[in-house]
Amino acid sequence: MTDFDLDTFIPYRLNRAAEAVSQRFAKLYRDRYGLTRPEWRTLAALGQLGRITATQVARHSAMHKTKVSRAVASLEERRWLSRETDSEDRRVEWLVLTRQGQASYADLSKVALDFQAGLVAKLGTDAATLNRELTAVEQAASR
Amino acid sequence: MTDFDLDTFIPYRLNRAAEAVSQRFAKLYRDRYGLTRPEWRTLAALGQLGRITATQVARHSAMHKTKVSRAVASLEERRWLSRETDSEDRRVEWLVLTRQGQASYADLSKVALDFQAGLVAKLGTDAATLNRELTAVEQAASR
DNA sequence: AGGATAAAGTTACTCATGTAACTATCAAGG
DNA sequence: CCTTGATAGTTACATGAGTAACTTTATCCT
Repeated sequence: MTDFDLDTFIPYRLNRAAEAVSQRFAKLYRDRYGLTRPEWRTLAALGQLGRITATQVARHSAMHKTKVSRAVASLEERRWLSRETDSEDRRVEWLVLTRQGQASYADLSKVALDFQAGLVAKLGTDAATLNRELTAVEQAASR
Repeated sequence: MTDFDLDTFIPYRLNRAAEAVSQRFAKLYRDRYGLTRPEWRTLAALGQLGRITATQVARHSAMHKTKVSRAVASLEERRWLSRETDSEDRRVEWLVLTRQGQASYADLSKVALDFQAGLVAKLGTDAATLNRELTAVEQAASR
């Protein structure tokens, strides 16, 4: 046949690795706060970038806008974030973490740091190389 | 706060890269045959490993067993695969590609090879390094 | 000014997915 | 035997997700 090899096929390998790692980490924020993946990602984007819009969250995290919309609604219900309509463009809503949201983010970002440290330790190689490659992959995939 | 940085956080980066690449490639087999992702992965595992069970497909691809079960049912309906109950252990069903399934796999594996080649070309670096790192990540995540 | 176009965000509809329960079968131990 | 526990695989139920349509607001062009 062909010499196609699934074990070195990049989409396949990336997915497997991403799934394995994400599930491991997801367990931490799920057990701790009952967060879903889109909720954690939205929280992280907000904690990281502060005062951004839902559209920006979607762009930055590569999540679908409906996913973001629902995650934002759910975080608002928890009172972890609040919205402020932009005064100049009233289509736009700025999202900001509440004190409670900030506290949860601070806690989870520590958990994330520990997780990353543990992963890198087991990895042997450092994370910088991997991140460079992933950036290259993303750029290659988007043109 | 903390020095947590989302842009170098491995789960986040892996997911973004995996999504970007998978969506690109998914378009190819979707447009060509209307396959879903679990269906393609199951086909690929079978074409690659030949005569395996659903459980083995799940293990190899890291897909949930219900996903595999449904993908197998759907590929069977297309007559791309058939089942043979094991004669010694009648819980086990061996899966084999039909002639038609083999033909589709042969076609798609060419598409996959082209895709991979295009990706690697744009990537600059070669794929072997990336694959080594992904293997390391998977192992690190699973213990 | 006014009509067309576009962007931000939400929601209805439909399909995909995971959890848990289920069937069927097997292996081991008393 | 036959009961207990485990495995392969499927399915019912509830939740999650994407597509497309919609609302609201802004911009562009004439």
